[in-house]
Amino acid sequence: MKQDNQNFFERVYDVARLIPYGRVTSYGAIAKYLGAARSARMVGWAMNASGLKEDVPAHRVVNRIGVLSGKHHFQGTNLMQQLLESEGVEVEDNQVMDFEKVFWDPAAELL
DNA sequence: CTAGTGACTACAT
DNA sequence: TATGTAGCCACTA
Repeated sequence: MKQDNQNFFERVYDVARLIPYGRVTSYGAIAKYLGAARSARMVGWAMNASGLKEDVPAHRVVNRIGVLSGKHHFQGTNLMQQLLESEGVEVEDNQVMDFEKVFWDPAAELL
């Protein structure tokens, strides 16, 4: 079915919306939860498209080491960091502090 | 159809 | 430990 792609994107958005307040997750974690652990790039691609969605907190999605790799894709220069700090997530030098503590794994928390 | 790129990750050197 | 290369899938030229 050609609409599978749409489904994949929708699933990514759904998981992103499920990220609790003050928590962050990684592209790979979402990809793994979706059954496409080796398609973390697709999650990033979906996030790029998520800019069209208001309900998708893409700022809560970072790479596996907690670096705001996608901060450049947000408006302004520190919007992503500002949003995270606004939720109580400490960010320094484009990197999430205490990443292990704020990390939220859908494959582990939701399962 | 081939080649290049990208909000990633894992393995290899 | 740090740097480089490969795999991954979708999109664009």
